[in-house]
Amino acid sequence: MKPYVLKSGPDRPAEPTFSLKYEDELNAGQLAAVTAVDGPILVIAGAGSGKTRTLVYRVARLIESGIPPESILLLTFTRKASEEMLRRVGALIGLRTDRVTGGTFHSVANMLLRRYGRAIGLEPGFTILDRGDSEDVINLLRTQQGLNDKARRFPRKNTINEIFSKSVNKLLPVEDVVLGEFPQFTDEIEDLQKLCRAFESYKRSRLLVDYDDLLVRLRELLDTDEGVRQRVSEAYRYVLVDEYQDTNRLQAEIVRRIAATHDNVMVVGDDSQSIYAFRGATFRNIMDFPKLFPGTRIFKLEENYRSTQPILTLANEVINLAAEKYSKTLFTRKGEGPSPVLVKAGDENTQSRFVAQRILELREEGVPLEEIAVLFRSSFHSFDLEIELTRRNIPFVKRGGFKFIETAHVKDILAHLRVVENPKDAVSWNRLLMLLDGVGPRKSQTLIEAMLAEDGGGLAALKAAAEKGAGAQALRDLVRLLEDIGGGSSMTPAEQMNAVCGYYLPLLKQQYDDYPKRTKDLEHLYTIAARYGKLDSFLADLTLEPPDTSLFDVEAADRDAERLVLSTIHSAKGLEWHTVFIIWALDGKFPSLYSMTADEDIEEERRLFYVAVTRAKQNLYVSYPVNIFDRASGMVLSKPSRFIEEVRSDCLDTWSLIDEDDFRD
DNA sequence: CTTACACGCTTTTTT
DNA sequence: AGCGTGTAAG
Repeated sequence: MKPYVLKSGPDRPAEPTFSLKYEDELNAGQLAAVTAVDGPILVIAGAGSGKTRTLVYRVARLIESGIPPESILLLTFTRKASEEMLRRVGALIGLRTDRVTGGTFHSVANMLLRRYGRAIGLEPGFTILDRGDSEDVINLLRTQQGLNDKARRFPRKNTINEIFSKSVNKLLPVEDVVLGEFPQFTDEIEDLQKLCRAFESYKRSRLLVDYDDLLVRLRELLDTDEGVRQRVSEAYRYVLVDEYQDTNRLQAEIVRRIAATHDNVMVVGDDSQSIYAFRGATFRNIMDFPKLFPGTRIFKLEENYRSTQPILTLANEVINLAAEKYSKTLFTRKGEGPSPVLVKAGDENTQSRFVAQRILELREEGVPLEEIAVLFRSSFHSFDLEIELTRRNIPFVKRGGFKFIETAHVKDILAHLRVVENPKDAVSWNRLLMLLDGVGPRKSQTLIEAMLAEDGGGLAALKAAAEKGAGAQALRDLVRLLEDIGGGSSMTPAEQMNAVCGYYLPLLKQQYDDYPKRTKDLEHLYTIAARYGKLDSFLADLTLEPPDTSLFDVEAADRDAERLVLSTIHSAKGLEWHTVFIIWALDGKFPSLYSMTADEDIEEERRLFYVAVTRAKQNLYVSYPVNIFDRASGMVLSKPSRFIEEVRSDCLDTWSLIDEDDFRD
């Protein structure tokens, strides 16, 4: 008998069978967005309208349709968000989802650049700079160029960094950013441009990449190397982008290029929740999406499933007063509930006592602590409350604000590990050399230049300096450490870190009175290091996705599973709670005085307030302390936030706090 | 010429 | 608490 092979015919995939009843689980708008497979899609999703649900079901649907998980790319605002979504997809369809690529723009850029970066001359060993590192470089170059004459008012390093960053993210020349947003430095434009060029070449020659460079260089890669662009685009045939209102023009261009071969992109966002303009994001990305992707289908999600009518009424009032008219109106079928409450407190501590007391009452009423959140404009607004909560033994976690990764002692340790990974990393060299007795900026610079000239990561220059002169003994210790952990050593990241600690802890004790607390932080860092097999991924992950919990919070979490959430509004994005407190709703704090000069800044503050209000499901308390003296302006602040004052007064109940103590005699 | 240290000033939000 | 600045000491 002769075998005769039947070839497979034209693509005719087996009819997919869906285990999920999408029609029952989703409303009409959601279902349309989930089941539309190919082509560009824009979903305009109001607060609480099931945006995440839509993304989760769409990923599930794609996989159930037979699309390989590894060809799906899910871009989110934090990695936590993408992990959570993929976990939910897995739970829905009972399949593993770890082949889906999920993460932030920055982490995806990092991955692609390490894989393909050589095509644009970027070696895979590059180091990622965080904001502090970039500022260090700028400071160094500013000094080198003699730009810190006292006579002139040259911008500070963080301002310079901000100008450069805005220029990158908004795709504008430095000149335009200065003229538009920093007109007080118009006279310095030329020097800023010079500095900017120096900054770029400094980073390139030392294999340093900052947050912005990750995006810039990814776009550069996709632009210049057609082969790579084809491969990347073919690899990710289905792209989903969350929080599109908080992407910037550069990110939009990257999406455009990744989708170059197929246009299968779904972006989800809410123009009234755009709160990252300060870092170059623009809600106009949403409006412009259909121009970038002709043939876009638009779906709107306007039914809110989160909040009661009184909360939603307040939210709509707040956003209706915005200067820009937004594209949708939210409604809910949820019934009535308690009216939002405006609480006028005498001073800051009265406000804290109110919040703490009300939280204890709510817990008595059966609301679990983790269903309660206190939100604020700026991270330091919660300091007094934190003390009050600790006093009353109410466990809490704080999100947003300073990262423990940004503290000096953690950065010191990481500097040692980073030079092992990238010997050209001059920022880290400078940091660790400056720790030594007898080494200051001058000597550090000389040494680094000598080492870079050596070419090949040798320690010869360092060894020579360790022979004699100031700091010789300290340098000898350093050389020994680097020889132990560096080069061909087969140590794990945890072992390497352990060795660095052995060397560094004496220095730490010498420098800080509070060294016990700092030592604990390092133990925490060690437990993180222990999860990694390779040093480069440990270092990259730390800068791209810094843990936002300090050791204090970790302990609190262990002690008590149930804990209150304190969060900046920015870090509360996408989350919801049964009861929400918004504190410091005081004109001058929120909106902050800082933003009160430009209309567009006020508008962003308004959207921020809108985000805060729409986090609440059942109860909302907005409080402000009167009679606060603001040292920065020399003003006494006493008016509630304008976002509250402008709203119909029947949207809120007003409570006035009475102190029991005032009635005692 | 460098480094070390003390003092006053200012503090949004984040990948 | 951290940065920039001024001053004293190595």
